[in-house]
Amino acid sequence: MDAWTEVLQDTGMDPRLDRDTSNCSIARTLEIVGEKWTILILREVWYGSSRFSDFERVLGCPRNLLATRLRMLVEEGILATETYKEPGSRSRPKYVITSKGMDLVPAVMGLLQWGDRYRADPEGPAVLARHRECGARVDVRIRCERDHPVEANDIESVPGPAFRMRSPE
Amino acid sequence: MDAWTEVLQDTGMDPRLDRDTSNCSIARTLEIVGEKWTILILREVWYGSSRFSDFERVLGCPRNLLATRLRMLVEEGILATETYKEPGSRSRPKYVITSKGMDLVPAVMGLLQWGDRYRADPEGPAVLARHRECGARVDVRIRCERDHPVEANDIESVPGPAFRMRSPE
DNA sequence: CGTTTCGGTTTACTTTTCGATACCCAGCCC
DNA sequence: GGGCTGGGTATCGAAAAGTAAACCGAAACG
Repeated sequence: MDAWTEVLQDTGMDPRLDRDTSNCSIARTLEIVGEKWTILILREVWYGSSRFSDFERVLGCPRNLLATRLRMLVEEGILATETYKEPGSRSRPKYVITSKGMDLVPAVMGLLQWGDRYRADPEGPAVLARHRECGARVDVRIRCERDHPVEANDIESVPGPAFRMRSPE
Repeated sequence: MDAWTEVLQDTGMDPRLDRDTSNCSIARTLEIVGEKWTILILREVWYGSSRFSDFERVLGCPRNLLATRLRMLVEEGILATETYKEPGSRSRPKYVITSKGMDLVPAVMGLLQWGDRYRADPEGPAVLARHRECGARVDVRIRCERDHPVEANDIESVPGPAFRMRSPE
């Protein structure tokens, strides 16, 4: 009997299939970054873009969607607006990443790494991520709190403190 | 002058903004896992679901989309079909994850980790990921090839071998 | 004072994706 | 052969995304 089946064996419900899935950190993160263009906007921020016209030019995405996504990213605290002023121009807003936004890097690195491995251009990647101090390429890895390296196969999922069953209707 | 600006300084083009973005591993990965339900289907596979009816029941997603997503995940080699047979029923297909699918774990762990940090239920996570051998919780971290721990701030992006400028029209 | 530039908003239209439901088919049971 | 079950299709309306263009306000420029 695994950690799931010992939770609720008296009812006829299956803890895996009848659990309440509304409290899921993956789904909640996807509510924010799961829309089209959002992650690509963040990619461009990491690559150095900051202005509305930068994003429009490099992404080629519709202006109305770009405005909507930027507004949402600012509302969520992933980007913040500052003002910049070029000599001879008036001051305008620019978008900079916050620490909350930087914390999305591991997730997006994971997507990058998978794409590099399975869907790469024969020539290789168009952009490389390097450790600034030593110049070596970076990747994401899974570790446990005791710092053992962990393979994906060595992970088990168990019910957590907020585990709930779905209310039956 | 950084690694970008030294690439093409003679033309009037900006290597960050006028580069060819079609060869991007992030965008390519999102073409597969960026659609609605796809990542949630994989989540359920990791949590132990394998049948069509399992996914439908726990996700509550439309059947036609579920069928489309499963077919695509199998085509892409992220899931594979096997057959199972319960006594008294005919044999039916079930979906199991491949090693290519397991390699998406770091990316999805990154989403999970961010959600746990910034959008958590006050009680905590509904599901915990643990290292099977030692029982400690797992997380994703960025390392460089020389195994230094790397903060997101310590990453720099530089043009890679397949870097190209967008062809001007 | 008129023009240009940037960072948007608004409108209008087409296309794609989503969501809900009904329907279909194969095999097992009786 | 009639009903039940599991794994899908087919269909259709609604919502979201894509496309294109016009419009706007402020500030700098001439």
